[in-house]
Amino acid sequence: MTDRKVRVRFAPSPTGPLHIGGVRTALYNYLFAKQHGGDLIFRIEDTDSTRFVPGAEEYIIESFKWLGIPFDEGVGFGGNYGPYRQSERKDIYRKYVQVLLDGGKAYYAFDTPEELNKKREEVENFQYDASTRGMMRNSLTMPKEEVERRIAEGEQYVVRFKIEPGRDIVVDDLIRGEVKINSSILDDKVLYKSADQLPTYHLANIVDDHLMEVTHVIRGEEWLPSAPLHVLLYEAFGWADTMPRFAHLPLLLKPVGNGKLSKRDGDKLGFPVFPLEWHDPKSGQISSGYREKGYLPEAVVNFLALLGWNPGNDQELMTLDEMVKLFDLSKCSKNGAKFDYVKAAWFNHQYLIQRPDTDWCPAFDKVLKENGIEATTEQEAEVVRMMKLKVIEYTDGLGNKKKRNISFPSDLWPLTKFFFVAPTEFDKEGDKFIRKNWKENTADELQQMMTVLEGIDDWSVEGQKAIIDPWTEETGIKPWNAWRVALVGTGQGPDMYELSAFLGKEEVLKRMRFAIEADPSLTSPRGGVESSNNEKQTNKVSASPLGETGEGSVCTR
RNA sequence: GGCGCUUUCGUCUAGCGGCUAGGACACAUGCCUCUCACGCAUGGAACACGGGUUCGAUUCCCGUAGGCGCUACCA
Repeated sequence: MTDRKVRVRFAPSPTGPLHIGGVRTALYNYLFAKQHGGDLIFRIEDTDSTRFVPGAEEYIIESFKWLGIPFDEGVGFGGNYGPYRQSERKDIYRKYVQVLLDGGKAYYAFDTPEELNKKREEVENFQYDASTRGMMRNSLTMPKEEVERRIAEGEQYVVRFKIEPGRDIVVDDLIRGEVKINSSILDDKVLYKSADQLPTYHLANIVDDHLMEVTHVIRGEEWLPSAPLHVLLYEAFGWADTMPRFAHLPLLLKPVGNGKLSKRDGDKLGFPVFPLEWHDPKSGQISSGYREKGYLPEAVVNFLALLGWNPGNDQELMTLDEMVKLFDLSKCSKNGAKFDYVKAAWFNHQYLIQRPDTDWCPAFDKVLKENGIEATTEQEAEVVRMMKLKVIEYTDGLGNKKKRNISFPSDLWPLTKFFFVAPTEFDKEGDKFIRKNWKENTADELQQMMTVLEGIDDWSVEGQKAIIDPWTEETGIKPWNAWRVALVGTGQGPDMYELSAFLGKEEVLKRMRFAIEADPSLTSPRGGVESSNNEKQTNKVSASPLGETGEGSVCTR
């Protein structure tokens, strides 16, 4: 058993988009397989015909493609153990169901779902098992001829696994150690349904894992309770000696409150629970995806890997290849992990800032477009292009090799919009920087500064400096912070000379004029407290944009 | 209800009988500075509870409590 080639599988059912928890399960399977030079199989478990969702299979495949987790074989990847779609393996399952039937390990049952429901209502904690099967309508209680007659007449039936009570079954779990449960609490699970001629999960799973020579089953903790059943099935088939090793992963829990992570939590708290955006074919509902939200696949993979596993040291940032080397099932934690989407964003930040500037441009284009910055002429396009490069340089810290606090490309806009759009309002009440730096005489000082600026011909950083620096010394006016308010609208942005040189003389003067005219107090309580205007309503002024500098317009120079 | 798994800072976690219980995210403060950010420094913050075992328990065992899962002709 130990000398077999490692083979693991990820086997989702195509009932909808791939949950992020499923992604982690697949990732761990991948890491384990690669570390041991083994194969990762992609199998589709579509044995529940009623829950099939069109497009789900393609979605799952595309998700892993984006995430960069490759499969070695399976649906869409080829391989010698196919078909890999369970709905295409009906004949195989029927054959093995018969083996169990012939060996007396399973039996036919004719009880209808309605009858069973009724029974469950009548008898508290009713369970179809050794204690009750003698009272039900099945091949153990009927004469052989009747069973054959019913089947021949086309009556619907199921095949149930005959579980012998009173036996302790031990599952040796790679993460949890030995888990022992008594067979008496297990019910006679349905293995096969005549209605759609398909097996249930349990039978199909065991048969496939055996036939596909799977050596390790790494799956979510929700399967732990049925693991003993699976052990029993391997025994019933006589496959106990090649039974895979089991590892049951802890679940992903919702960030706040109790319970496991669900789609709802994502919608409510504003983070995706699916790798890709998903358009539900039935309801038409759209669920957000990590890709569309601006996450990098490496970041998602890295973050997910650490949710329930760690390399045993303090290292947090690592590539897939590094993880392959470091991964260890015995270092997986046993308890569920709350999904911390704030930290997910931090991981994205880490990977985002490593990307070269050229990678930023397409993302930036999208952000600009979303915010109405679109060039309509050749000339404008050239201007936008230049601005973009400048802004990217700025986000890089203007040569300081420092990176801005950007977790997603969309964060670029609030951080850099002032490059493209003049401020149209000043939130004095809510902005400490404005309150601190815009005083009663500020407008007057800026007015003075403007007259000096108007006389400058060389608008380069050096050119401005040569005039303004002496002027500040002479007058004692320190204009920078107020100047910043006028040009940016708040306490943000690069060095003022840099910014001013970039915006150009015309635009700078225009923005200053706008702020000065909006002034008396830059519009709020502080200037005239006694003139008890309604503070809450006057603190936020959006004076009409002066002529050309309308909101959203590209500033051309 | 039954069965199983689980329990270290707010969160993810390190720890595998003796530690000032470590790191990361988040938060706070300081430094830097014409602002923000970055960076650096500092700080607050945890062994669920009760019994054992032991010279000694965060660590091992048993309970209790909390959390999670399963309990379908779903996976």
